[in-house]
Amino acid sequence: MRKGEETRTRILDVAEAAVLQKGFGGTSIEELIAETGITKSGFFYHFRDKNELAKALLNRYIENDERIYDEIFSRARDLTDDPLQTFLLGLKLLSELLSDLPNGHPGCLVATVCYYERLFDREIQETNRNAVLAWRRRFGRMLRDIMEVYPPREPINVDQLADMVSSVLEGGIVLSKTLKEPNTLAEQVLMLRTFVKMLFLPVAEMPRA
Amino acid sequence: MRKGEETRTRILDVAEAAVLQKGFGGTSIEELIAETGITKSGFFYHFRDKNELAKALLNRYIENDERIYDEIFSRARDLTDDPLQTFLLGLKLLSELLSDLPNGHPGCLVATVCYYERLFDREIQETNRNAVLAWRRRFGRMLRDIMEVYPPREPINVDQLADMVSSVLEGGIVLSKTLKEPNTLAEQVLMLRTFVKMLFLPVAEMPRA
DNA sequence: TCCCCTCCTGCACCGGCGGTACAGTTTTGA
DNA sequence: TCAAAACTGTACCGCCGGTGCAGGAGGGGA
Repeated sequence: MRKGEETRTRILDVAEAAVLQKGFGGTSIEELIAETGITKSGFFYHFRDKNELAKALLNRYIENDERIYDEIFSRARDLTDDPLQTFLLGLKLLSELLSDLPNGHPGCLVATVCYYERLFDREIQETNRNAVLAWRRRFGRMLRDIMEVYPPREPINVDQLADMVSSVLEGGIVLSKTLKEPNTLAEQVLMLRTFVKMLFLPVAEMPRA
Repeated sequence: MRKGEETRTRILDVAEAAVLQKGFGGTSIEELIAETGITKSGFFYHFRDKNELAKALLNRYIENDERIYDEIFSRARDLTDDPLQTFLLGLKLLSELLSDLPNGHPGCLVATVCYYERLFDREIQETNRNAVLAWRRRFGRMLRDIMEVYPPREPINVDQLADMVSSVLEGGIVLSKTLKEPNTLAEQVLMLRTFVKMLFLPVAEMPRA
């Protein structure tokens, strides 16, 4: 039936916004049901407890996150065949997407879960871990493609460089939110882009990608 | 009087560890008093409410954080006069300090507060903001010293590069904690070091700092 | 048309927690 | 020794997460 899914989605929408602002512990089920206009019984019909809500929330967030990266880098691939240019263009597109967010990035659920770990079960922690590993694989794959064509100027570990993309994103979100400077995150992504460009592009030529 | 301060410190120690694992919302006052062996009345004698505990916790954390950076970079300055070498050495020392942490980095309170913002008052949010701005000023100062001697290979904004240090640290902590790979954070710092080195060091010479 | 299944509502209740209030007690340093 | 500091003990409040269960609306298939 349709109606159930719709309500479930509405709860998840409200919950996601609340959790990103106040953390899981700071978000009460009572406030969620108040905002969605559902009763407590209705809530517990959809989610057995808070842990299951968190699970659903995290899974949905990660799926959406992956979809966004897929879109961005496939758009980049449509525009160039060169793996380095694809990556640089992808970072550019990402930074544009981030700076277009009206109120800045709302926060990353992976980080929220990370700073709340002890109260969740192993399954949710594993989900979170796998999400970060998926980022590592995604960016690592692209970086390996680049390295087949462009020898890096300095010896680097691919996984560590791939992780740096995640680091700068996660850290940039924290900085942006804390400083209340929405643009900081986008700037950090461009800074990372400069790094990647410098690492792989020959000294002589410096075309804009 | 001494005794009061001692108890206060013990509460803060227990609270800091708990908050970094479970967030503010996930940490109950009852568990804190159980672990410190104090009564509820005793707790509220030291802190008016949870918000004041958070305030004290954050201020202490930030002070300690600043002290650590002061020590690291003053040690680096003792070993070399060159501003670039000082910075690179400082990052190296920092990464060593981080990889020596027995159970990995426990987490950053600034990030915790960032992901819990809405439940705190303006004062605590301002404190958090100022902490990040202090990082920006600290690293920015060092980078400006570098740029007076070494022209950067690519045009960069100093504040944004300074922020990148904070980004990589905050992001590295999230990755390290989520992946349960304590070493990831230290590796990320070294990765950043590679970036800074590449940005400022002339192409020809590549001495190890 | 009837009935079943999904999708809820309403209500009563529990225990934990943040917080208040306040009286009394021990500890400590001048 | 004495006052202030640093607590303890007790009783209480309201919110919240969570349980249990009975019942009802509404739509889709037989």
